Amino acid sequence: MGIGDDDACNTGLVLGLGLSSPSKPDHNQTPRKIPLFLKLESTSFGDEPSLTLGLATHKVDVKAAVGGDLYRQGSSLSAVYSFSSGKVKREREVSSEVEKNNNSSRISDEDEEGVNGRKKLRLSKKQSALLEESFKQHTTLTPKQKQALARQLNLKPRQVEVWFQNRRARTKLKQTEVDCELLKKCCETLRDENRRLQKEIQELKALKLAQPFYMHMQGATLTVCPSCETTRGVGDSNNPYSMASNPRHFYNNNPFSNPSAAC
DNA sequence: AAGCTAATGGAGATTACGTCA
DNA sequence: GCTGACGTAATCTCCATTAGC
Repeated sequence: MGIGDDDACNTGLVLGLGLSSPSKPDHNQTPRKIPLFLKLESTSFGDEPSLTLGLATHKVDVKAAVGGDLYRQGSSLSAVYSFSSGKVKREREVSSEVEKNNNSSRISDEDEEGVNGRKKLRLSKKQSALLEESFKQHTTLTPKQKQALARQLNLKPRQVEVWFQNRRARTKLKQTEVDCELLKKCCETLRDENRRLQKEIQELKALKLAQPFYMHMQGATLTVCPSCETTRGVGDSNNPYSMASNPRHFYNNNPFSNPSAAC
């Protein structure tokens, strides 16, 4: 979130900088690309909290007279919330990392990036390989693992974290595509099965038309499978029209030809 | 121009901590 | 002093999206 965003504006808190962006005076960048950060540091009990305003590598310490009951005031609360969002956190993380790893060439690149806008990092093959290897072992990282990996790769922990996030997203996307393909195949199989069954129905209907009297009698001798209660035509040995008289006609594929054993 | 992917911002969940009754 | 409820801030992950290469 940039200082000029609506959230900040709505708080009634006006923050004026007595300097224009030193390296990009006239660039129409979105506010979030200007690496400002505002940090409210808690201090020892009784002291005034320290409000630190940072611009790229430059820090301006402002002793803010923040009342102790700030958090209980409704209107101020929104201001507190707006400044406690992730951006502030990330900038703090970055700044602490800068302090910790100021020997890193990438960090100085990052500072430059902050001034000149978003510059996309390209991971080296070695870095990618190591990240992949690590991802194979565990798809999520503990903070310690993240720190260690970041040190090993000469990256910021946030960059490692982001890489893992994106990697997980790619994995998920791939899995979704695989699932989609599986469902397509499954759908195709069911469609084939449906076609086959429809065809079978047509054949049975044709057979019924060919032998109307026979089928009429069959309807009169319908019975129910005792196990699954499926209705089937069952031959009656006492019935002169029973299908049992010529079982090949209907029972070739009929699981209920022997009802007791069918289910 | 399109695809890949690093980076960003928002939302939700969880945790830690302080305050109050 | 202890405890539970509550509010707030910090942190994390996921997700959708943006944007650089």
